[in-house]
Amino acid sequence: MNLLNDDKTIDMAELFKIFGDSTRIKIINVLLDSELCVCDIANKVNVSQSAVSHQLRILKQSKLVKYRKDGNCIYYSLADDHVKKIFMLGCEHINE
Amino acid sequence: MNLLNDDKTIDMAELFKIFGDSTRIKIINVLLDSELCVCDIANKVNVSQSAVSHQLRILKQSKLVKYRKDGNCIYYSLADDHVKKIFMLGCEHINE
DNA sequence: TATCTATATGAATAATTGTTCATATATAAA
DNA sequence: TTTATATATGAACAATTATTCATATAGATA
Repeated sequence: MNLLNDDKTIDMAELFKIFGDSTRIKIINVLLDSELCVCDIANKVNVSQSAVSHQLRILKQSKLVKYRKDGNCIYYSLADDHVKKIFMLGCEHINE
Repeated sequence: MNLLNDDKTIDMAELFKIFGDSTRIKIINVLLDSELCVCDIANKVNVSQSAVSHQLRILKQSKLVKYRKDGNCIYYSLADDHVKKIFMLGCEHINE
């Protein structure tokens, strides 16, 4: 069983790297239930607007979150069920 | 749903951080089937013995791999099924 | 005991990355 | 059109981290 060529190895590492930051984990956590706008996220995770925005960009670029505009606000949500699954599996692991 | 207090947030990030490196991903990949000794791992993943050893220490410390001694050699293997599951889920995700 | 092989590890270096601060952009409201 | 609010972004800095090189340790064999 050899599941990974060189490209996929890097893709895998990049994917998990995204999950490997406290701020991003917090953001994903608060997005588990419902979409939220940037300032709501910033308030909930207790991080500056700028820092949240930077991290959302990273999450967006790696397609872990999606967003929609509504007037002045931009609402972010998890991109798909896979993101939740990976999060949940990690959650299970640390609670063992 | 708020699954994470501050400690668990950090634990989650730390867990995924371990998966977030190409060398460690390669090591986990070659350990999917069977245990291997350090120099076999080094050969298979094409990284120096020293680098592999450093990474194995990190994997060991975070309890993602276990090991047993046999004479001169030390055989490493994945710690439990969770490690494989997380790896597989990541694999699924990047192959979407 | 002396030597060889397998593994571990400390220090140094280079590279990556997260936050802050200042500011830009864009939409809404007055 | 002017002002206020929400979001994005570039530069700078500090911190973290992966590799290399040299070397240490420990078990096996001669």
